[in-house]
Amino acid sequence: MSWTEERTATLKRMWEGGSTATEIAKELGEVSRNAVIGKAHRLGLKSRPSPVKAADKTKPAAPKAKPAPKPKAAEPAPAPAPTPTPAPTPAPAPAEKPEPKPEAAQGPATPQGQDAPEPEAAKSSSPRVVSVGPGGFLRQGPGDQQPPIPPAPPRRLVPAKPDPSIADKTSLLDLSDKVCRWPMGHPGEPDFHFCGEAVNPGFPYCVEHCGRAYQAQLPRGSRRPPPPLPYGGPRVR
DNA sequence: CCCTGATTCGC
DNA sequence: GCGAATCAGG
Repeated sequence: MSWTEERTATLKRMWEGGSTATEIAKELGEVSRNAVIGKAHRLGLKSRPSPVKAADKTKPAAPKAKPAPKPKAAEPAPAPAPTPTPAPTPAPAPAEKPEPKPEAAQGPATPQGQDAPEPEAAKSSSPRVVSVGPGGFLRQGPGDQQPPIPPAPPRRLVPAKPDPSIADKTSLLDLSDKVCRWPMGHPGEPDFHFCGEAVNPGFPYCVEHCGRAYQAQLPRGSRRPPPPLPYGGPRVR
């Protein structure tokens, strides 16, 4: 299996989403954990808390010299150079842009049948829309809320053949601003579809999935690292 | 032992 | 470019 655009995208998404290399490898399938890590490095997206990165501890001089772990079969003469340890270059952290994807999958709009387009349900006179979800989720109206990390930017998914098994499910084409866009299952699988429940007013998801998509900001120290992402983490169904 | 990511190096 | 083998910390 080669690294297609899709697989690379998934890798990148999951890696940045906090999934471990093992999880990513399992998700992609037919690749090893090492392959995922290797690919991730080649893509330039490394870093992330690694167990083998904490090299310094309050100790200014750490005599770490282990750049020759490859004895191989032939081991000629050892390097006579005492290696005077060159200047430690302070690696400047490159500012990363997390790739803003304002791509809102607004359907071609169904002219007739549906009610007139209502861009802003709450204008100036509207009282405050308060949406409450599980997990202490409580937000103000859509106006004073900046969307957190987009949990699942729907990729371009083209159902090659309309699978009868998802005939009654919410497909990509069935998405509107009235139904929950939470993806169910994994892209590429025959039964991949979307939640389709009535949305929590002002949100792209239903109440239940809002609770998953928008985690309440917990006080420092009690934060959960990986918010449950839709298709990205381990399979949940 | 298990897990993790990092790195190397032959292909 | 790819990934198994290896290293190394938790």
